Amino acid sequence: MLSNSSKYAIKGVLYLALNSNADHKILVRDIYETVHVPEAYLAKLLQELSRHDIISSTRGPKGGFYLSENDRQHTLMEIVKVIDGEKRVNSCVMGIRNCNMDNPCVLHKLIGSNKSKFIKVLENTTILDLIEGKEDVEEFFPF
Amino acid sequence: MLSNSSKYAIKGVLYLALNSNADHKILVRDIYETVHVPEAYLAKLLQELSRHDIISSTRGPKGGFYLSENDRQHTLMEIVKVIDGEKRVNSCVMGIRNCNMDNPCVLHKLIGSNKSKFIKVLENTTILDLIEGKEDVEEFFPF
DNA sequence: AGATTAAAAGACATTTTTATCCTTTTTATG
DNA sequence: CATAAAAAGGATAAAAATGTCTTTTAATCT
Ligand code: FES
Ligand code: FES
Repeated sequence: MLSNSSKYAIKGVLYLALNSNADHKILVRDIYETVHVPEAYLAKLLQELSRHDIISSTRGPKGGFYLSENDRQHTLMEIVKVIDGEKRVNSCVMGIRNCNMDNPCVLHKLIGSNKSKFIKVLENTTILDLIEGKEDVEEFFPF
Repeated sequence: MLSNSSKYAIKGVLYLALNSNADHKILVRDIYETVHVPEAYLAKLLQELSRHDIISSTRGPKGGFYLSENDRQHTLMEIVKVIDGEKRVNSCVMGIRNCNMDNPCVLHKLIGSNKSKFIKVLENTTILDLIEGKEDVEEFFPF
């Protein structure tokens, strides 16, 4: 349903949400161990997100990645779509085509409804939603 | 969550459930088009399931794949486990490790419960459950 | 028994996903 | 303006998933 890359990306963004802001940018070098993602690979993912304006970054000395206040309003789905593309999340449990509510497959009644909920969560949950009131950073990054 | 291979396998088994029995075995050649799965690839998957006694097969003339009465009692999860292995279905949305209910990640509250339901459906639904009362074969195999 | 048929098994090919490395560009700052 | 720090980009590699093809084994029929 979600690729490893998407999970990695979400973890990276979550770390930024917890630890960065426009005045305190962060290097990939300082993230990757905590979130358990290979350094260069995480860099690639964050760059991709930055290019799509999901997160922010600046180059040069004192540069790094960070989340602006605005960035925190992005949903998990936006991250997933950038990394995995639209198709992956929407694909029907039975076919390879998109899940079609009008012409549901046999499994849709059993499983599709859960899947729809899953998708709705991704669509409705913002970065901010996830971190608010949370201080214990460790719980965010299980291995 | 489910690999294409697992989806393919489920579709193949479903076709067998609808069209075969111990006295009427079926060739992969006669399944793959309806089910929209490459012939050789489907053969491989069914062989794997047969080896694990999820479905039945006999070689030689008049041979083919089929479902015994007993085979129909197998659950979707058993199919998925043979094809994808245990890890894939259980993996945590955040980590790569298994979803751990005792030490849930931040997303578990939001998503994990849906996932658990999804898994329960796979575990509790047998082949027989899926086909009983269903005559319209086409609805089983969306593209 | 021998020929034929059909699945099992395994070798091979392609594609996608995941991961690393190295160079180039940008930019803050001394 | 030179330098150093950092993201961005490109090229490549390794691994896993997906898909195809050929050979082997075994059942059945004549
Ligand atoms: S149509 Fe198959 S899961 Fe929705
Ligand atoms: S612990 Fe992460 S989804 Fe359950």
